[in-house]
Amino acid sequence: MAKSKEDVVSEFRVQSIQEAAIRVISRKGMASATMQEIAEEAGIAKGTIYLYFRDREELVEKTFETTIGELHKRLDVAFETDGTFEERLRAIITAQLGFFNENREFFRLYHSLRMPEGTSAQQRRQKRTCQPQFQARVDRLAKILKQAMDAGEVRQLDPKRLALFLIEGSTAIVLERLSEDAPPPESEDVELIVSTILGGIAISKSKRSSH
Amino acid sequence: MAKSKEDVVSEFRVQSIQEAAIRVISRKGMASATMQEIAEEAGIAKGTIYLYFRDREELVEKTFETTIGELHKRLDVAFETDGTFEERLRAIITAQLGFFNENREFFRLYHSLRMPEGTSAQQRRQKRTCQPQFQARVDRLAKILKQAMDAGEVRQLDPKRLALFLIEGSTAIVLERLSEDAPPPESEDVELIVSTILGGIAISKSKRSSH
DNA sequence: CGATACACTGACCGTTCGTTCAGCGCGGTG
DNA sequence: CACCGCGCTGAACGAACGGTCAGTGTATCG
Repeated sequence: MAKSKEDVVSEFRVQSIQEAAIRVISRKGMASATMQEIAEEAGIAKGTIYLYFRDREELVEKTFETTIGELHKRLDVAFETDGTFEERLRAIITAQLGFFNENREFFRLYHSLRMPEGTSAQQRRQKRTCQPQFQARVDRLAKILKQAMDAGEVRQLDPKRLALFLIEGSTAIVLERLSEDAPPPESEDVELIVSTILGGIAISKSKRSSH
Repeated sequence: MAKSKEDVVSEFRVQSIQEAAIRVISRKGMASATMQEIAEEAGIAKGTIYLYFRDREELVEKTFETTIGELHKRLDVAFETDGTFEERLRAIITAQLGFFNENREFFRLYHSLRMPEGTSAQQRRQKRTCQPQFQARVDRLAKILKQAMDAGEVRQLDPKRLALFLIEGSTAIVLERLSEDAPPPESEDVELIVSTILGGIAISKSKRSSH
């Protein structure tokens, strides 16, 4: 059965509410984004939101999952590119920078959900739904790193720590890019990250000396 | 003039309120930490807090500045150690890991203030007081990196981006350590970070091949 | 065209939280 | 001992917010 007219309208509403939520959270921050303002941003009444989402928590949660799903789709492609470890790493970093560049307003929501808030019951709920998304990202990168270690392409180090270091380090650069009026081309920052993580920043003594 | 008795009592109150604030924020998160609970944690009445802090914002702000001051004191020492760039870098990373290890509960507050919240007026106020603290840390590290670049010890890269990458990457590892029951010794993680940033993770082809 | 269904509205409710302030108890003073 | 000053208290207040629901407007159908 094709989508009925109601479904189309409903999907449109859900989508525009989620987009409004992302914009408001981006402006005011997670804690100060009110249902009233999200409704105004979406051009509807507050009550209408509750026809599509049970409560505020569900709105935030679903919005997060919908958008982070986009990131994961891109990463899927990057993870499955054949080629050297370096090429795959470059593809992964490029996917991340590209995603946040096109979804700059989502960044605030993403950042807020890193550490759960509220009563311990709420914290547990948030952990169940949002943390797995972060974990999945870290674990997949860690797996790639582990493979490269076993293949002798990369030094033996704790893969999880390395993945965290890389992801959060990149995130910091994304954040810097977002705050700049005229950031350098994306590829330049990708190169900085990839070359730093692969080769380090030190100039080896043999190269440094005139010899 | 020596400290009067009143001053001593007053300082004690201020300090214990700030410590209570850090503990409650650590448990509940910034947005859900109430004045009531902070007062209970400090063993005083809610109204008493207002004898020492104008309002909630000032409490948070002063608490942040007092504690981050501790970190900066340690970094001062690390920045001024003589020796090679590698030694100074190691001292800086060690100082950061050590600080957050001894102030684990402060981490939540630190993280929350990275991105300002609330109305644009509140955001401007937070930016004026908290962001300079982050900026200062980034800029100082960037300066060290620049020096090393000019000295030919380090490749020419954007120092600010490198500093951000390094600081946030380390922060991710701090966060991981805080969530672990039995984290590895601090020195191990310091080594991971320093060796990765200096030499990278790749095993160079000449070393890898049997040749 | 009148009846029915239903998405939508926004005033309203209960709750929570920051902030205030009248009053309390206690240590010091004459 | 009576009085006073003052640090402290916590009930009370108002603002703000999430969530509700009786009512309204409109599209659809007989």
